[in-house]
Amino acid sequence: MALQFAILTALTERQSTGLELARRFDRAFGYFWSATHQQIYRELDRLRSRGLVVEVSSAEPPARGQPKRFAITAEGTAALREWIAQTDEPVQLRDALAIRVRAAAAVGDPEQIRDVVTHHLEVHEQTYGTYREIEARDFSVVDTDSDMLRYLVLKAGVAVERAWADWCREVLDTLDEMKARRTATETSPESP
Amino acid sequence: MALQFAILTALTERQSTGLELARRFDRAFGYFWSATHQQIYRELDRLRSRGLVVEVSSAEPPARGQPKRFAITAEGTAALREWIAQTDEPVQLRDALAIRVRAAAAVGDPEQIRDVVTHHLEVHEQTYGTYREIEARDFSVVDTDSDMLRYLVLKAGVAVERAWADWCREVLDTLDEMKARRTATETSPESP
DNA sequence: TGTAACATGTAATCAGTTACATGATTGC
DNA sequence: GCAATCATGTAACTGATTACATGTTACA
Repeated sequence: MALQFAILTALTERQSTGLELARRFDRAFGYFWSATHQQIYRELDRLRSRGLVVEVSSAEPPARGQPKRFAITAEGTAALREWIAQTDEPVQLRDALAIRVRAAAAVGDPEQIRDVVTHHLEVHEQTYGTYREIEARDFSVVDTDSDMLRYLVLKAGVAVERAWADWCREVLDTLDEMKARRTATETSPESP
Repeated sequence: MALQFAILTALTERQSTGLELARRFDRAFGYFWSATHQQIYRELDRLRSRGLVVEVSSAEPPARGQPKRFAITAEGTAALREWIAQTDEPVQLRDALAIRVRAAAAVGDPEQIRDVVTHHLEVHEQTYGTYREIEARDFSVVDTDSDMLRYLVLKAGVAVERAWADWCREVLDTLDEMKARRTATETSPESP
């Protein structure tokens, strides 16, 4: 649903080929939407058939293997403006790591989740660091409205990554605590 | 991919009918996974055909309109244990609200997002409040390992809702600031 | 007897993922 | 000529959503 408008937004900022869009979705756009090149090509084709984007390549016939450059049309901008003002419901959180933690609670085997939580912590810290670098490089000066809004989007990514990293750390600390308690009970089993 | 294990976890905690599961996914399980009853019935059917759950209803023939109660089997518990220990990659953030903000930046029409951001703020504050109530009611005493882990899962929900609510507020504050600046420029257009 | 609430299920559709296919350009 | 890279595209599959269908139970 939202991918088409993510593409229209990206094309508003700069006209691009499909692969360039895919790369932009792997970088800057990645902190709020991700998409593979297959999805993007399919979506670009749909958007073109609806007249919301046009191919702006030179007069040569479009061929496979040759880059096709797309730009947003007036109709595309109108559709994007209309969509922006619509209200929707926040998507429900859906996170497999939380299921693993709850499942570990249910089957009583906490240590099994240590590796996956550690891995998630690393990834979130890494992504957090990347966003911080982008912040320092691109948003040390923020004066226009547009800059402020784009900075806010980055800040959402920063906050989410920070929250998950902190949570992973809390899980690992809790696992340590539980392990220490088990060891204590084993060495001195004369508990009440 | 993870829904089947969410169901196995729910059935480990308590055997349930399909509709009971759907209701549990709307409440407690909802803070890390959501699923409709259609999804759950289909998944239960698959799990049963793989021998990971069994129907525990009385000897009567299973009929439409009659509740079917399911329980996890030993094979189901083994499959769940195996899955818990697997590592995976964190899912990419995918949030339409962030696209709306970035799109508003691109087309230069910030006020258009005020309503949708206000609505998201309300929903996130509401959900945050609900989680806090669950916290006070069910986790005022946390002593077993299982309790600690289940509490951690709730805390993830609390942290995410808090982060999004704070972010929505920051967006609204920024919109106010931008609006005030525009008004100032209009009344005194002799800017540098 | 009708209607609301409970309960299970089917079908169609859509978005996203994965694997693979095809062609153009560049540099060795 | 061939390997690497850039670039566009097709096909199959899976998970999630939406709309609809069907039957049971309680009760006014």
